[in-house]
Amino acid sequence: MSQQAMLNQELFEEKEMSQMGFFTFPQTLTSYPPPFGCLKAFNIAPPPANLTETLFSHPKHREEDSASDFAGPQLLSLHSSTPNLWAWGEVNECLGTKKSSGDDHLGVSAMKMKRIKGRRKVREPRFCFKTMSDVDVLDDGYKWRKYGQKVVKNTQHPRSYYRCTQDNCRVKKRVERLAEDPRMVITTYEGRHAHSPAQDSEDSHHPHSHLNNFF
DNA sequence: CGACTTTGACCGGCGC
DNA sequence: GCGCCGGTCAAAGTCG
Repeated sequence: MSQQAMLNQELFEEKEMSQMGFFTFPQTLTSYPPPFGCLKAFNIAPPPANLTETLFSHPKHREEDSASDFAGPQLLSLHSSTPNLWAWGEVNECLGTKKSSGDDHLGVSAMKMKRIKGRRKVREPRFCFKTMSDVDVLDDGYKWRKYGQKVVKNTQHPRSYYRCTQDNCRVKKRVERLAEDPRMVITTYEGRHAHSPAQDSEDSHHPHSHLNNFF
């Protein structure tokens, strides 16, 4: 791909992502899968068929725009109050002025690192979805290495932290189970893969990931 | 033996 | 200033 083409692609994705900053599903989440443009922009495979909720975040939202952030455990309260009408902004609107919940989700360390690296407090794009699954780590075609696990407050299940094993790929994901319904797994991707899933797989000709089958 | 997981320590922002 | 909290680090352990 030429440099210009790559630039155009970047611009396209940027535009696309800016349009989904506050992504809303006004209808039931049987409207699965979410728009493929979004998934493409994040360079991730589509969520599994039993996905029930989808949330998006956008890197343009800064720390000061706390309303844009995803509020971990608070997800539950929103779920019970306004099902199928989720967006990052709405999450926090529903939660009122509880500002800290938003920033907490990103984590202070992450903020620090962003600030060191590039002065501007810009967040990585994030994509979050909820699935009903027995396994915590859904096979999304990429290879992940676990680098931490933490029991977060007010939750019964620990949150696991994963990093993409690919060199120069700094994509992370968090996986946690809903306290309300342990069958539900919340997976949050942060960042965009700079490579294809096939690069991680030794037998890329046989994509065994059930997620890949959605392409 | 390399890749990966586990787990306690540590860090820094935030609220009080 | 202090304690809480979420996220990350890194050494030790485990597995194939």
